[in-house]
Amino acid sequence: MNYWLMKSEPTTYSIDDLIRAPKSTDHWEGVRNYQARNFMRDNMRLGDQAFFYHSNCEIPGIVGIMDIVRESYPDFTALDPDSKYYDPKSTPEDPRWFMVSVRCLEKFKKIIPLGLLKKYSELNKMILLKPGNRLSVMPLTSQEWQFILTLKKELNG
DNA sequence: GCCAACGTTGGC
DNA sequence: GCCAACGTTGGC
Repeated sequence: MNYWLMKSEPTTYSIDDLIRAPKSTDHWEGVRNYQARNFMRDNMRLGDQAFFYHSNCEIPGIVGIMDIVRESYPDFTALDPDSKYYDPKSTPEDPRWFMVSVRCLEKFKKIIPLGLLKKYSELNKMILLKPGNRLSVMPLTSQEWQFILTLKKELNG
């Protein structure tokens, strides 16, 4: 199994939005970065787990856990001229952008703030913590994943 | 293919 | 709101 971290701005789409969706399941739309796309398209597999990360907000951090319930398929918002994610260079015959479907497995009682993640040398190789990093979909090692789960237990009891 | 200008991300 | 770090665009 692979482990991931996926960012979303809560004002755009929060973990509560995902929980409100039918079966707490939704498509992950709007990724418009090639590296992030390639991770989703080429490496994300059914059953992989991912942290839901809230970015660009008052307290950025990890807010819950998802799993991948559908592997990559074309991001239809890229084909919709009315979507803010519209990309005229993407066509049905040759889709440029891809999405996966995710399901919320757990929402943490307390967020794991970015500022806390930064305090542990065990995590200092995480892409998330690299200076200047802006990647919105990134892999985690199983060690990083497990370490963050123990942090979560300490925080949430 | 180079690179300056511009747009975006996202922490603070 | 500021700004650093990137990614993309487009002229040449």
